[in-house]
Amino acid sequence: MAAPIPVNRIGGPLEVGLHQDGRRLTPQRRKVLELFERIGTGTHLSAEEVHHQLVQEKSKVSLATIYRTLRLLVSMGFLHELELNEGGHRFELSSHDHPDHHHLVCVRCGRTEEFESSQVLDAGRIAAEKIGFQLIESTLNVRAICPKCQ
Amino acid sequence: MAAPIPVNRIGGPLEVGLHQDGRRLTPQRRKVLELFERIGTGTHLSAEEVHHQLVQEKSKVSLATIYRTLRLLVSMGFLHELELNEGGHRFELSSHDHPDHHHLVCVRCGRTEEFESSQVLDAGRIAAEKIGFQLIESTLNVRAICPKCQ
DNA sequence: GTGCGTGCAAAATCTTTGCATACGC
DNA sequence: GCGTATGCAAAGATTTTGCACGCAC
Repeated sequence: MAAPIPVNRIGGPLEVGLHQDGRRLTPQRRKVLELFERIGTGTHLSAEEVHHQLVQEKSKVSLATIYRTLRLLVSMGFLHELELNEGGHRFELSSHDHPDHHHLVCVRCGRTEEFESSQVLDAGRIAAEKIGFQLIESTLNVRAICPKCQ
Repeated sequence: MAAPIPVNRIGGPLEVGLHQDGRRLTPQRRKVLELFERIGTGTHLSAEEVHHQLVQEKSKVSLATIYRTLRLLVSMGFLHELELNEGGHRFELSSHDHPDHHHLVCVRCGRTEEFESSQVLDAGRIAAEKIGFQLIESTLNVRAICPKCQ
């Protein structure tokens, strides 16, 4: 597997988007963005974890702002909101290289792996078209047991 | 589409399961089961809704018991826990006729449609096998916009 | 009779919001 | 300077839990 490819670098579309429609790029928002870009696609953080992480780095952000920022970034399409089996919502950086990736979750230990599948994509698209829905995105959650936990 | 097929009827495996391991079949649990069987697979209720429904039918159940019962039935595999975009968790009856069905959700109005796809099932199974995971189930969530909301 | 299940209320989580202040633009 | 974003604390929403009592078996 190749090294993770950084996407949506600060200075890129993310920053541009945060300057549209009267929005402002504040230090807090920048810190949240930087965190997600640093850890890359494929890591799933809760609001609480994002906050904890930033506080640990001496960044001054309130939890309320984290919630507001996460919601904003999701609505702008820069983050994905996941609902796996980890209790509560989690967020990850959107990636244009991996638009619709899916999750394998071990129901015992919570270990999470990602994969892609054009078959899944097609199946979702076909199902949507069949009843006149306009597809936005599709995510497959596979509940399973990992080798260690078997 | 054929008329909905009742599954897991009271008196069937559900009742049997509730008598295993020292578990008891109480009126409250029976009421929750009956409700889910009456509405059939494909309706998604929140804990609050289950409670409200039962209270309306003059059944005496507390919300705490609903939560405990839902969690029990999920752990026994008789209910599925869903996390769509409706805010909060929802539950539906498991069906052996439709083991892995998927959801199309309109992100505007919340309208939800179900569908099945052997392609999706296969894709999940293959992805799991590839890294040594033992598949339990897979569910595809498709976010889309329904005809009315377009 | 034993011990699991329930109801109740309190607590624990998780998330949102009102308001005064701070600051990006 | 204008108006958005933030921090704080309080409120809301959702889910869990401790404890005494009730009831399924």
